[in-house]
Amino acid sequence: MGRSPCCEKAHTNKGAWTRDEDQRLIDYIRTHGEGCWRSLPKAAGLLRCGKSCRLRWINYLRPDLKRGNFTEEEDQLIIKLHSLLGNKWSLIAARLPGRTDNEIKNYWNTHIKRKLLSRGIDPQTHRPLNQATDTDAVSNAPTELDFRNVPRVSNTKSTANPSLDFKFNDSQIKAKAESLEEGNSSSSGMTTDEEQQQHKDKHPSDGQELNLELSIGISSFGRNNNSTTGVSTASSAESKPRLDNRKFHFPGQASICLCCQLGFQTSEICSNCQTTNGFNRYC
DNA sequence: AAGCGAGTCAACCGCCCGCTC
DNA sequence: TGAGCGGGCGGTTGACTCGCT
Repeated sequence: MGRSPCCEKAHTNKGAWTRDEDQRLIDYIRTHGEGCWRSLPKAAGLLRCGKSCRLRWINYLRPDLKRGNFTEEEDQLIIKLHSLLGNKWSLIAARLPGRTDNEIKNYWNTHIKRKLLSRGIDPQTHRPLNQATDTDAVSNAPTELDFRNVPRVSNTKSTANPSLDFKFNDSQIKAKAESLEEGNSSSSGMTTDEEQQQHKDKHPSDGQELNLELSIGISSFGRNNNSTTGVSTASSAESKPRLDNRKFHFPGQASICLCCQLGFQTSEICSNCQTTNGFNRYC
């Protein structure tokens, strides 16, 4: 059918972003919110491709980003999630507030891969290297969700855990949507930390257990305004679990800090709200 | 001080999917 | 029903930094 290019490449800048471009993008999104990325560059006076603007915003300028080194806890979480999800960086990022898929992907490729290899673990299969050729290894990995229930058109380029191509089944999505509707933060209405602590209390020997109740969007952040339950996102997840909790500010909607919305803040003053770029936080 | 290789990460590319008309 | 569009994702690239020789 042929597609028009996402932008007029002849008149767009490439490469590193300048401070002026950053500021223009920030100013525009601050005023208008995220929206039509294709038209954004022109409206914001940027000679950039819409996709490039989106990437720059998501990966670098977003105010809720957590900069700095990954903690050991984050390391472990990434490893666990990767063992279950494979190279689904966006899904993994959805469980690490303030981290982007790109950041996690880079971190995986530069740090964790080597770390696992040095421990004699195959980073793709998460099995000892001498067993890494066992193709059944991954499909036997424990999961809380039965990803195999509903087949999904797999991304053929995704090589990590092909057997883990997955999709949430309807009941899982509905359950998540309902929980979001009730608590609108975490499934139980308490913070994730509290949930994890409670889980630890209940299952003290359950350190390996991973709560894979992946966040399926945030109701007030979702693309579809006519839902307050997150079902809009979940409904799209009926075919693919796009966990788009990165959308956090839309015109005409209440602006809410993502981490606070998720209950990830650890104190009264949310650390994510302490911006380093002078950007106005949402809570 | 200079050269070189390895490591890091921002940015780009191409493909895919959902939605709309 | 299917073409087209917009947005998102994973893989890859290349510029930059750092440490070693």
